[in-house]
Amino acid sequence: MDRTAPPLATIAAALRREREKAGISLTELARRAGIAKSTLSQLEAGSGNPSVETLWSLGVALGVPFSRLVEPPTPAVRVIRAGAAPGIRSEQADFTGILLSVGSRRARRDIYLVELDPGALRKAEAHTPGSVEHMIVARGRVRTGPATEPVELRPGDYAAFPGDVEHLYEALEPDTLVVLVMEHPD
Amino acid sequence: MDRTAPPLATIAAALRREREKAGISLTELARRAGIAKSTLSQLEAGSGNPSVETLWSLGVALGVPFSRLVEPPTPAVRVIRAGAAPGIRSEQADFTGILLSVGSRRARRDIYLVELDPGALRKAEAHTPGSVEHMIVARGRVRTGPATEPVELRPGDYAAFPGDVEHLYEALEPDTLVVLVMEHPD
DNA sequence: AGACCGTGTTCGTCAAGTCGAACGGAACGG
DNA sequence: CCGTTCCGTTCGACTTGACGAACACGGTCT
Repeated sequence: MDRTAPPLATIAAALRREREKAGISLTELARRAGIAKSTLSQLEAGSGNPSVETLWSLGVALGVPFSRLVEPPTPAVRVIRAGAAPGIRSEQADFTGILLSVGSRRARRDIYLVELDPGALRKAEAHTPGSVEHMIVARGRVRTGPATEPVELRPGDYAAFPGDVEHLYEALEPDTLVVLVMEHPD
Repeated sequence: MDRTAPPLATIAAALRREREKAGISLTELARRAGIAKSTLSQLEAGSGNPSVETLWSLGVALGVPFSRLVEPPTPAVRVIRAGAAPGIRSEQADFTGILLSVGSRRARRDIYLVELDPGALRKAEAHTPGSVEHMIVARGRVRTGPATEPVELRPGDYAAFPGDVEHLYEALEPDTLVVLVMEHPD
């Protein structure tokens, strides 16, 4: 977050942006938020400095978290862009680990913890088009991937594969544990 | 973030909390923020509804992100133990696993695989405001979480905690392997 | 034309937030 | 004991944000 920037202009921009994104008029938003439309007009014009109560009710009416209205649309501070390829080591913030996959703002990533046992071959139908699955093996061994070309993974191994085609999970050892991140497009 | 709660009392509490945490007096904070100490006194007393400018300058003077003053204190660490499967099992697409965390279209989630060894206590500075870290232990044992209240995790355990405060990773066993999902806000 | 909707703007008025000063307490030292 | 220096609170005066009405503009239907 910006430490110095006066949020006056930011708020004005954010309000207009979020409102148009929601596709409602200034009048309508003012009505929903329970504030005078004149007030809202001045705020969007930048001649503001609203009270917290006022801004809060606007946030509620817009259905956006409060902070989205006061913080600038995060400037990309992340420096790891270039090497988005798997297996790149990140030096960011004295943290060293293997960057397996860089997420996108457009996607939704849900985190699952899955226990598998041998014999239970799981065939999954195609999910939403554009969805991607990421699997990291914690314990045991699994055979997974698209039905056409499965791969075998051991602890610590990582695999990403399209989720919009038929794919499978199969444990090769008892008590196999995997972390599965499901990525859905917007 | 709370969708309904009027942040009046929250702000009062947050101000006092952060100020005492910084170890400065009300008078001193008012001076640094460039506001009248009477104003600050009233705010901490709960009889407030400050303008954004006022609250912002307080945030700057305190050296805390703005959102920390309006949002209820981050619910510390959320831990899901290996055995104790919590509520949500996903039925989606004939896939049954434990849904640890649901992603948002607003956030970006990067996936890391991290190997740790004992002795290497890693202290991470605060990242982008609003960032959240998700950790699942694959092998070994780790102590992690906010620096103020770390938790100990065993294989299969899951923990989510704010990444915008100082936090730590410490392996308690050799050859510890964890999956780390870093979530950045928009 | 006219009479409606809707949009977002600019006014004057009133309430409320902010300010500075004065206040009561507590701790310290001459 | 009294002066000093902090602490945080309460008071009145001033500034300012929020309100509602009136305003100008742009469609659309009669």
